[in-house]
Amino acid sequence: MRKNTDFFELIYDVAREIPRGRVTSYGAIGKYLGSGKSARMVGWAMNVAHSQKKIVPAHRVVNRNGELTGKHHFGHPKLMQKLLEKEGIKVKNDKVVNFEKLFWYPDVELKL
DNA sequence: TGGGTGACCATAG
DNA sequence: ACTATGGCCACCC
Repeated sequence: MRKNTDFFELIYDVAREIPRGRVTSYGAIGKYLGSGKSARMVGWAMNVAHSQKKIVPAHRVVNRNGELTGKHHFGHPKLMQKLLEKEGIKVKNDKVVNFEKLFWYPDVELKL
């Protein structure tokens, strides 16, 4: 059961469910949460999460094109790519390789 | 109350 | 590849 008090928690919860070596998109999470949440909120929540020092694998969340748009928010631009490669995800030119294969669909895998 | 912002998305040119 | 526009919606002045 999830609280509705903070929609951040919903986003964090979904993000934490992303399996190691898989990625998803802001839009997918937003769509999964549905009910009026948009992709911008997800990215914004990630920013807040980082500020709050919440344990959220934000490096597994990229935009719909598989680009590491949020890499500048990890303290160092190369950190995000490094974390991904550490999990076996290949990154080329700031984009996830085999993005479609590695894509993790919250609404399919989680399926509340 | 209203304007600005944003780790997005879609479409258009 | 690029900018521009509209939509999205919570947050912060």
